[in-house]
Amino acid sequence: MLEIYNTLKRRKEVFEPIEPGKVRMYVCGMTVYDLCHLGHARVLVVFDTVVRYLRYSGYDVTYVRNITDIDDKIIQRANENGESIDKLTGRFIQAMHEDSEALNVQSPDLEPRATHSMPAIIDMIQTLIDNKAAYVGPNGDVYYDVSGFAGYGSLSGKKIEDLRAGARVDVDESKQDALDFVLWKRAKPDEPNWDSPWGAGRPGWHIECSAMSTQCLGNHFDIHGGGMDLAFPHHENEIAQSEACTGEHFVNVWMHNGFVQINEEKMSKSLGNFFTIREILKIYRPEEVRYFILSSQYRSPLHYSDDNLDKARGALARLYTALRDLPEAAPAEDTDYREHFNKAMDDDFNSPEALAVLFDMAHDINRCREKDVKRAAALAASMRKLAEVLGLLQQDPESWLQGGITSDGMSDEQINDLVVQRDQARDNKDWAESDRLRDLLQDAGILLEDSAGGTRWRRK
RNA sequence: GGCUGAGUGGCAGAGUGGCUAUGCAGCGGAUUGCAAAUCCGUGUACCUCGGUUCGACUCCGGGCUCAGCCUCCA
Repeated sequence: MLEIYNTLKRRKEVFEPIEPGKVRMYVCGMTVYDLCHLGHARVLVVFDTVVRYLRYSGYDVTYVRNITDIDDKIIQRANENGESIDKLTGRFIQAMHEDSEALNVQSPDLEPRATHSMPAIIDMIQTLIDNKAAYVGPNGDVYYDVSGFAGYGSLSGKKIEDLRAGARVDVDESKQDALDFVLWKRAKPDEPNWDSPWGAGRPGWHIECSAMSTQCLGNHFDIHGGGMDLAFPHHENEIAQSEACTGEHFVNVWMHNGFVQINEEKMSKSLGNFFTIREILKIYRPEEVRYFILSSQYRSPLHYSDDNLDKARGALARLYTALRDLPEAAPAEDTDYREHFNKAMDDDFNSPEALAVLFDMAHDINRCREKDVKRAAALAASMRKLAEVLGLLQQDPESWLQGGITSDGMSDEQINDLVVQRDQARDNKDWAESDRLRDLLQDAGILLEDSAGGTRWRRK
C-alpha cells in the first residue's frame, strides 16, 4: 500500500487515485532563462522516479511537466543578450532536454508551455473576474483577491493575518491588499505581449500552472509536485486560483522535494552557490549523479560535495561489479527482495532503503556465484529489474566499469597494450616488471584485477 | 517575529518501543606472486533535559542547534 507524504495534511497518507488504476500528476518545471543546476536535476530525477514507481506498481500515469517560457527574468536575460525571447527559451529548453536525457529521465507525457497556453490562461482569468475572485486594478493589471478565498494559507500552514503582519511584499498602490497577486500584467513598450480583454499583456507566473494543469488533467487531479520553495506562494496561489475558478477541489496530494544544500546552505541562483548539471557532468557520470540524488530520501536535504559524489561512484562500482560475468537469465522466483524493495518505495518513495535492498542482492549474488551460477544470474536479473525503477544499473557492467571520464587519461588501446605486456612479464615470473606496469596504470587511474580467467581492468 | 522540517556511528544515510540497516572509510582473517575484486569476522551511534513504560534512539513535553519559507527561486 503506497503512502505519500502530503504537504497539505503534513503527514503520510495512503494513496488513493481519483480514478482507480489511473494517476494524473503535474510537476512545476523550469523557467527557461538559464542552464539547469543540480537543484533542478533533483526535481527531474525525483519525480521521474515517482512516475516510474507508479507505473511499475501498475498505475496508468499521465505525467505533465510544464515549461515557463515567459516571465520577467526571461525578458531581462534576452535583453541583456540582445537575443530574441524565442531563441533564448529555445536554447535552454533544448539544454534541459539534453540534461534530462543524460540523467535517464523519461519524457513527461505532456510538456505544455505558457506561451502556447494563452487561450486557457485568459479564459481562466476571465472566469475569476466573473466569479468576483479577481479584479482589474487602476493600472490595468488584473489581480487575484486573496481575501475572498477562505482556504488561503492551508497548504503552507500560514495565516492571512501573519502574512500581512510580516509582509515584505512590495507596496503596490494598484492592489487592494498586499497579499493579492497579479494574474495579468499590462505590457510595457517593447515587451512581448498577447491580446486580452484587459489589453495587451502577459500572464503572471502562478496562473499559467493553474491553466496548464487543469487543461491537461482536468479540474481535479491526483498529484502536484515541485520544489519546497514553491509551496508558498506559488502552489498556495495555484490552489486559490483553480478552486475559485472551477469550484472543485484542485489537487489531492501535494509533494515537495527538499533542497540540494552546499556547505549547509540551499543551493540557489540568488546565492550564486550553484553548480549546473553540465559542470558536474564534466567530472561525474550521469548515473553517478542520479545515484547521488536518490541516495537521500526526496524530502530530506541533499548534501552536495565531491566526497558524496565519490561515494556514489564507489557504490555503483560495487553494484555493477556484482552484475558482471553472469549469463542472461530470467528474474529469480524469490520475491523477498522485491517485497522489501516495494515496501521501501511504498513508504513515501524511500529510495535510500530501496538502494540498500540492491546492495543486499549484490551481496547475495557474490556469495552464490561460484556455487550456484543459475541463482546468481537470476538474482542479477531481478536486481536490474528493480534498479530500472530507480533508473539505474541498465548499462553493460563491464562497459560501465571500464568507462569513466576519460578526457585526459589513457585510451583503451594503450591500456590493453600495457596489460598484454604485463601478462607476458607475469608468464615469465618477472614480478618487478609486472608491478612496474601495474603502478604505471594505477597512476593513470586504472585498476587491474588478475583472475583465473585472465587480467581485466577498470577505471577508478 | 510567524510558519515548516530536521538533529543517528569517521562520512553519507535508513529504520525500529526490547532483535545486524546499507554504502564508503577503519581493523583482523581467507584468497592472491604482490595486488584488486570477493567472502568471513569486527569496532564506533542515536543533540539535551524531563515524562510515559518492565524497557525509548524510537512515544509525549520543554530546551538547544541547524536548514528552509514568509520576496524571484526546484
